Amino acid sequence: MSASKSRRRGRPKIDAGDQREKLLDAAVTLFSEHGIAATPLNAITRYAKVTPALLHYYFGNKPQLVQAVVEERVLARLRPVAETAGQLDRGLPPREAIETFTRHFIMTVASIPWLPQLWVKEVFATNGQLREVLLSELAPPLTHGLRRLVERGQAEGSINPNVDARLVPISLIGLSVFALATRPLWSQLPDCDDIDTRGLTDHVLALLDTGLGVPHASA
Amino acid sequence: MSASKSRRRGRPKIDAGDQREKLLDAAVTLFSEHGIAATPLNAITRYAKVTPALLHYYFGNKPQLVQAVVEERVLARLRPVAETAGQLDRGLPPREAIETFTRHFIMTVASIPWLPQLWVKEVFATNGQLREVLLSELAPPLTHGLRRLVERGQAEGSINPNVDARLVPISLIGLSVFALATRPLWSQLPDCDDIDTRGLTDHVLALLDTGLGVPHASA
Amino acid sequence: MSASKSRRRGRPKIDAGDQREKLLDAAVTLFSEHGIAATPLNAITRYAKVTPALLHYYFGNKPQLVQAVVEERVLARLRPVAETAGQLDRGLPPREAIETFTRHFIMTVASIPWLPQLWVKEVFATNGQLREVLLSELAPPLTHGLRRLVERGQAEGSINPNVDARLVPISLIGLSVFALATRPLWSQLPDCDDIDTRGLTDHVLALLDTGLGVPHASA
Amino acid sequence: MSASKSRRRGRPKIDAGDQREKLLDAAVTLFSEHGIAATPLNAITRYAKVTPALLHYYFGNKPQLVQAVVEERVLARLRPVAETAGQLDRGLPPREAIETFTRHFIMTVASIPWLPQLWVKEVFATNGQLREVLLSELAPPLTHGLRRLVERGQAEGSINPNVDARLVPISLIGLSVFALATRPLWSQLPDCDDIDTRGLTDHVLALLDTGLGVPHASA
DNA sequence: TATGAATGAGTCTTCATTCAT
DNA sequence: CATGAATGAAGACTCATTCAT
Repeated sequence: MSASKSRRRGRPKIDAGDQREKLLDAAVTLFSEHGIAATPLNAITRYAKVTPALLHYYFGNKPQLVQAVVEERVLARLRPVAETAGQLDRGLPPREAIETFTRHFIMTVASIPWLPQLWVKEVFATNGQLREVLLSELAPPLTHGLRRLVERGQAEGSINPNVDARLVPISLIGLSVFALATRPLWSQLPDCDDIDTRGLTDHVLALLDTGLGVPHASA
Repeated sequence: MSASKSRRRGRPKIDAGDQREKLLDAAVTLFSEHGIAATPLNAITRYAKVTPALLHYYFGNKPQLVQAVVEERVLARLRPVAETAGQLDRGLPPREAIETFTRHFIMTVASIPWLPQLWVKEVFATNGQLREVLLSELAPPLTHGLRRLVERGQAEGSINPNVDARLVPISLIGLSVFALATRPLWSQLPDCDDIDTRGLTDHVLALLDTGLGVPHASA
Repeated sequence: MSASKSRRRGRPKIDAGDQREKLLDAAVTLFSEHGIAATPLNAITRYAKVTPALLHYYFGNKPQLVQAVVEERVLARLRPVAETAGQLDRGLPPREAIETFTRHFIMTVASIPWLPQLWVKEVFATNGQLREVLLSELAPPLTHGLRRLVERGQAEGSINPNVDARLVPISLIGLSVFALATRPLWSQLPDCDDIDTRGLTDHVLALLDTGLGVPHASA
Repeated sequence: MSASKSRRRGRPKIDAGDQREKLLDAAVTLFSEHGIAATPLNAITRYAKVTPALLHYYFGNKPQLVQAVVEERVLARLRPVAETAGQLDRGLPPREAIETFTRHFIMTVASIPWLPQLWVKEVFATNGQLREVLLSELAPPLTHGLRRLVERGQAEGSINPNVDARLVPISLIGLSVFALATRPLWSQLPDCDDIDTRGLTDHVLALLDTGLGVPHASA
C-alpha cells in the first residue's frame, strides 16, 4: 500500500491490485452485451477473475453494483456531453450549433464501445434499469438545449417549420445512437463493412441538413 | 390472419379456450416488456392462467416457444410490410415512394403495441434473440428495396447525393421505431403528451423531406 | 391418486407419498431442536429426504414454511388446550379447577415431544419467531381464564391473597413447560432419572397446593 | 471485577479504548438478544464499532469467543451466587434459608439485563451452547445445596413432604428466571405494566411459602 | 495492535424441465 | 389434454476466517 495512495476513483489503473475497477469494467461490458438483468454476477466475477464474494465485498448487492456503474462509468462519461448541450445557446447560428453538437455527440458515443448498446438496452427499453437515473440526470439539459435552439431557428426562419421542435432531440438520438448500436448488424450487409464513424456522421449530418431533398444551389 | 390460420392440427374447432394462443399472446407481451431472457416461463403461464407443464406440452422448451412467437406473431405481422418494401420499385417517383412506405411502416408498427419494444430489445440489441431470424427474413427485402430506391433517386438527381444510400433504411427505422419505442419516455416531458402517431409521422416525414433545412419555395 | 383422496391436512399419513407432511414433521422437529433461525432449510429437506426445491415448491420460502408449521402443527395442537382454559370458570371450586387444568396442561404438553423446546426457543425467548402469532392466539384465553379463577378464589378466601393473580399463569407455565423443557438436563443429575411425567405433575401440584409449607391437617 | 482484572497481558494500561472489553459486551448483549448461533460475528463487530479482523485477532474464532464470554462475563457473575447456594446449609431454618436465597437469586439475575434471556436461550434450550459449561460449573452447588436443605426440612417436618426435593431447584429457577425472561412479554398484558422485580419476588415467595393455599393462621 | 482485501463454503431462492397420471 | 409433483442447476447473498501489511 506504499505508492498506491491514489487508488480508487479516477485515472488508469496502473495499480495492479485494483479489483474494484476491474469489476466495474467487467460489469459495464457485460451489462452492455447482455443487459443488466441477464448478466449473472458470477459472469462478471469470472470475467474480472475474482470470486463472487469479492463483488459483494465491494458493492454489497446487485442494485448497488448497478448504481456504482452508473456513477463511476456512465455518468462520468456522459455528463460532459450533456453540459455541452446545455450551453448550445451561445450565439452560434442554430443550424451550425446543432451540427457541431451532433458531430461531438456521435464522436463521443462512438468512442465508448459499451455505451450505445447499454443505452439501447437499459435506457430506451421499457423497464430499463438505467432509465430513471440517466433520464433525470441527462435528459433535461440535452433535450432542453436542443429544443430551444430549434425553436429559435424556426422563429428566425432558418429551420424547417414543419419539423416538431419537441421531437428533434429524440430524432437526433435515434439517428445517431441507434445507428451506432446496430452497427454490428448492418455492417454485415453487402458493401457496408467500410462505413466508419466518420461516414456515419456525414450521413446523419446530410440527412439533418436537407433530408432526402437535394440541397439548394446556394447551400 | 384468418381465425383458424394459426391452429396446427385437427378441425378448426371454434372453442374459445385456446390455451396455445393465450400462451403466445402472453409470451409476446411479456417478452416485449421485460425481454426474452428476463421473462421466466412461469411468468408467462401465470399471465396466461395455465400451468407451466402445459407450456412445455405445447412448445417443448423455451427456444421453441420463442421460435413459435417469431413465426406466429412477429413474422406474421411483419412479412407483409417487408413485402411492401420489396415492391417499392414500381415506378412511383422515389421520394413519393419512400414517403408512402414510411407512412405505412409507422402506422403498422404503431398499431402493434408490443412490437416497438420487442424490436428494440431483441433485434437491435446485441445478443437479441430475434436478431438472426428477423434479419434473415426481413432485412433483405426491406433494406434492398429502400436502398435501390434511394440510389435511383440519387442517379436521377431527385435525392440528396450526400446521403449514404446504404444507411437510409437504418436511419428510417431509427427515426420511426426508435421514436415509437421511447414514446412512454418522451411523452412525459413538458408539453409532449399531445403528440400522437400522426404528429410523429408528420415530423419524421418533414425531417426526411428537407431535414432541418427550410423547404425550397418550389417544393 | 386413486385411494388417496384424503391427502393433505389432518389424520395420520398412511399415504406414502405425502412429502408435504414429512416436511412439516421434519421442520417442527428440527425447529424445536435448534431453533428456527439456526435450522437451514437444507437440514429439513435432508431430514425429510427430499430436495430443497421441493420445500420451496410447497411453501415458497422460509417464513411461509414457519407459518405452515404454526398453523398445521402448533396451533392445531394447542388451540384445544387454550379453549379448555377459557372454559375454566364453569362452577368448579377455583383450586380444583386449577388443579384439573394443570394436570391436563402438563399431560398435553408432555405428550408432544417437540413442543416444550419449541416453546422455550421461539415463544419465551425474545425475538422468538412464534411469539407474536402464538401469543395473540393463545395467551388471551389462557391467561384470562386462570387469572379470573384466581381472583375469584381470592375473593372467596379460598386462595392465598399474597399471590399475584396476574402472575399465576406465568408461574404455572414456568413450573410446568419449563420443567418439561429442561427434563433432559436435570434427568442426568444423580437419582433423577426415574422422575416421569406423573411424578413431575404431582410435584407441581403439591407446590401449587401448599407451596413448601406443610399442608393443614384438614387439607 | 476490579478494573484491570479482565485484561490478559501487559501492564494494566487504563487506556479507555479497550476493544476487547467492548467486544465481549457486544457479544453478550447480542447473544442474549438473538442467540449465539443466530448472531453473526460481524453484527458483534458492528455493534462494538471495530473490524471483523480485530475480533479474530483477539479471540481466534467463534467458539473461543463464546468461551471467553462464558468465563469473563457469565461465570464471573454467577459463580458468587452458586457459592451462596452451596453455603445454604449453615444452620438457618430451611424455609428461611430458601427464602433468603430466593430473594438474593432473583435480585442478582434481575440486575443483569442480558442474563435471563441468555439463560433461556443457551442453557435451558437443547443444543444451548452454554449448557455444558454452565451446568458443570453451576448446577452442582446450586442444586445440591437446595436439595439438601429441602430434604432436611422434610425430615424435620417443616417442609411439605409431597414436594419432590430433587425438583425444587428446577422449580425455583422456573418460577424466577423464567418469569424474568418473559417479563417483556407479560408486562404488555392488561394492568401488568406496574409489576416490578420486588412485586415479582413477593409473588414467588408467596407461592413457595404456601402455594395457592391460604396460609395457616399461625404461619 | 489493527485493518483492508480476499475467499470457500454454505444458505435461500428461482427456474426450466421431466414425468406419472 | 392437462396437471401436480419433483428435481438439477444455477443465481444472489452471507459468513467465518485468513493474510499481508
